[in-house]
Amino acid sequence: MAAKLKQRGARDSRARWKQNPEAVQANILRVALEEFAKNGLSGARVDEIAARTETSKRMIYYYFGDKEGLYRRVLEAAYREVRAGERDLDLEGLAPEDALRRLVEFTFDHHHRNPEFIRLVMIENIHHGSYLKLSKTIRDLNRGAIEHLERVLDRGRRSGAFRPDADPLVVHWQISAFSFFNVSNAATFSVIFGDRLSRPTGQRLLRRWVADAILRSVLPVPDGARVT
Amino acid sequence: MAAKLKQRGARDSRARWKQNPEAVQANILRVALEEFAKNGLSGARVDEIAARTETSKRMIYYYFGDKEGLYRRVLEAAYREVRAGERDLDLEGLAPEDALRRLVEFTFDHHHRNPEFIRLVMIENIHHGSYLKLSKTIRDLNRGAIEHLERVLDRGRRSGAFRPDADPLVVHWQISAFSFFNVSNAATFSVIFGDRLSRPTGQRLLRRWVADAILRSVLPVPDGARVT
Amino acid sequence: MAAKLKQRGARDSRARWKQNPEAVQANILRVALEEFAKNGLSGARVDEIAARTETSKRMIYYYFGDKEGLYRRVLEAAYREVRAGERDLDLEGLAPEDALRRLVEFTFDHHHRNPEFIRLVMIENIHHGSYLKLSKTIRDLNRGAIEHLERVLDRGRRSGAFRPDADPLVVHWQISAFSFFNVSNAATFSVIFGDRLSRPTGQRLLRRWVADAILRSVLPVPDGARVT
Amino acid sequence: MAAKLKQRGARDSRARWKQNPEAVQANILRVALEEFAKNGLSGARVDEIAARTETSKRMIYYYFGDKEGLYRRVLEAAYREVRAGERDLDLEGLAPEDALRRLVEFTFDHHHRNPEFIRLVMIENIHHGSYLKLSKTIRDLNRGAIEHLERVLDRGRRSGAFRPDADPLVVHWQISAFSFFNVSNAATFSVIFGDRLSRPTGQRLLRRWVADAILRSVLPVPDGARVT
DNA sequence: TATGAATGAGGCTTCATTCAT
DNA sequence: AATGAATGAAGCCTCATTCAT
Repeated sequence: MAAKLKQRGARDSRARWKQNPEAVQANILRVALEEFAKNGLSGARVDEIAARTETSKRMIYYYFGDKEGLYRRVLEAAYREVRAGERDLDLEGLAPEDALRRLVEFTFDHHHRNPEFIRLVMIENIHHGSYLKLSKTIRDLNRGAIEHLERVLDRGRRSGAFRPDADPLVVHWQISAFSFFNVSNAATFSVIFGDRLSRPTGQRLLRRWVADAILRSVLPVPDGARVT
Repeated sequence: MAAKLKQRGARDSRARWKQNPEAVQANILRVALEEFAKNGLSGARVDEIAARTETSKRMIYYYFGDKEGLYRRVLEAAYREVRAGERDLDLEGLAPEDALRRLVEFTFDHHHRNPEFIRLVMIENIHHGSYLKLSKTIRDLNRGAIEHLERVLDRGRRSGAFRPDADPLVVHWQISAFSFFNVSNAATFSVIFGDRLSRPTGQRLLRRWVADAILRSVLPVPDGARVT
Repeated sequence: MAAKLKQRGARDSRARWKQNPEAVQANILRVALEEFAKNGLSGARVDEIAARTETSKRMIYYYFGDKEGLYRRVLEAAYREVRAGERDLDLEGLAPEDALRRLVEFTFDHHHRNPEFIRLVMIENIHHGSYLKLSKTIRDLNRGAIEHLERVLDRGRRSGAFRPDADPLVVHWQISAFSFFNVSNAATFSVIFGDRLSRPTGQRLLRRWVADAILRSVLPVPDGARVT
Repeated sequence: MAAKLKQRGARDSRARWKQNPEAVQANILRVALEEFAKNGLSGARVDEIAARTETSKRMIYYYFGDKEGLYRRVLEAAYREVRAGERDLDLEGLAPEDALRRLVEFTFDHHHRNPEFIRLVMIENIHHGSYLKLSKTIRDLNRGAIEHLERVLDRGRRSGAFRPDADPLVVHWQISAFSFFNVSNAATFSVIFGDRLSRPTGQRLLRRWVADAILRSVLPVPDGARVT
């Protein structure tokens, strides 16, 4: 009898989750993101995810099928959320140079603030992007990112501020490389070379340097320059 | 009968390895590198490594203690081998600009040729560099890499070819970021944006662009420039 | 066909156990007690325990965590059961001498009837009592044993039947020493001195002698005695 | 070359052991005694024994055949050494009561000083004395112990100091039980009842009490006594 | 007599997943 | 929609012992 009451009590305390499939799934996805980001796909433990959830292990299988299904959904959710954070960046009103600098700095900061997303992408690369391939949604989400940049570069090319062969895909690649590496390889870089660049001062220096480097790289080639 | 011959054959073919600790260890390390690079630390299977080896699972534990011990030794060996490949790069005879360009292109190519090493470093970053921390050898190996660059930059600063505040650690960071990201994120980048930059033509374009970008970033600031 | 029947039979016979956690745990504990008592902690085999169980090896880990966890629970269960057998010993209505004799004889018989418990305690002593230390339950269970004895001795001291310095802890120690050794060292003692004391006649002799010895040891010191 | 010298150096430093079979065996036996006493038969590790030895694992197998053979030899050596320590106890010149008290106190102290021997006997009892059975030497060694006691009791019986039915085997059993239990069960007893009896004061109290109890148990039955 | 290298068998434990209710 | 109990397969690691020199 006491046991029964106790059970009821437990059920009641979790009542807000029950009968609310979306909240349950969101809860699982949040916990799973942390676990996958921390330990990778094979390193993450379904038991651990379940334990840190407000619900039970059975529900993970109920909603996501299996561990890989959960991982895919986590990946999708992470990309979606990250892209959502990029929307309200108004570049249209700025001069091309300022717009590009702002985009670089934004990306640099954004990646810095989202290490779990970075780790998830690292993990996905370890798996040769095979789970990303399965999701058309994600591909579409990201291609949009190029369009913003393309418009900025286009304005700059036409005004003569940027070199005519500035390639949006390459410039995006550059911005990503700097911003991503800054987070993804911080651990090994610090171990080998010390944490000077990881500390706040170093990060500010790097952010400035990175923005300058990318801007310089799209400037027109000066007459008679050795470096193109 | 056939069985007996086969056994003899097996024994003979193994004879080369027996009583030759260094060869046995090297054999294990080579196979383990492939497995760890492919599947990560938790994803790799000791049984699989053993199976692809000329020796037995037991010997892995005999020489390396446990899976993590093996991983550490693989990591060490990989760093050692990679750095060994960087030795004979003679930069002293070149003009600073040419030397820097050569260093960038070399690093870019080198990382491109060593995807397993890149993957190992990615994996190590997933593990927060905790195994790298344990190895003083590796730290020392890598710090040497900065010195080469420092000498090149120093010559350029004195000749006026490079800006006075060119920081070897930052420049190394830039070179690494581009060269590393080019390999580490090729999978997800291709899935999202297509493989244009991954194909040979794209890689040549990128290589050129990357070298230019880094050179431009260390040039002196032109008079009255908006971009520093 | 026969195989199929057998399988069905096995499935049915297991049905009783399924979904009945307490029965499953009790079943495991009983088998494990036998194995640990027989072979010690390191000598016992989890596979062997599982095989002799109505359930699977996996369930051992499900309920007990690991081999040591199982051992601890076995130890606890054994102490609990042994102490439970001591409850209904009514000593209050007897004269102090009779009560003490009865307690001694009861303990002697009790240990004799519970060789597995004795062996478990021997094993625990080999491990320096380190698992016993972890269980507050067991400590509390046993301390109660002293109180029974204390009341008996107290009555005897006040009536003059027992010497004033009769110490319950020491007397308990004496009773335990005889009763325990009788079981724990039966094997080596028999090998060296023959099994005269192990056979029923010998055991009856010993039981009588032991009770007398302990009673004599608490009698008041006679006037002018050389032996205190 | 350097390696070779190093090897030679190592060989030289151990030279005193080499070519001296008896010293090598004694060294192994001493280490093995510690390991078996500490961890039991299945708990002891051949590797660990070898590592703590001045020689190599191969020598253990060379001299003792296998782990069980080593255990048997350790057991034999332990019994032999313990009995050797009992020789020079001159009881003949003392009054029977004094002689018996001295024997009890000696045994009590002796066991107290030889916990490793006690632990070995505990372990052997866990194994049902099966290894002891194999050694005629040990049986003979121990039976001698009874003869000493028999002579003392005999003198007491004839002088009227001891009761006529005092049985040497039973008295020996009593002495052993107290002295053995005092060491063998110290761990669990302390955990449950505190270490009062284990500390020096407690041990002195116990030693006195034990000797008195055994002496009292062999005294003649007083006229009209309720306790025989 | 001695040793570092080698090993097959078997030990303990963990995993993702499914069942019974 | 939900849960505690249950599981087969496979994982990592250790053991006593033997081999090659």
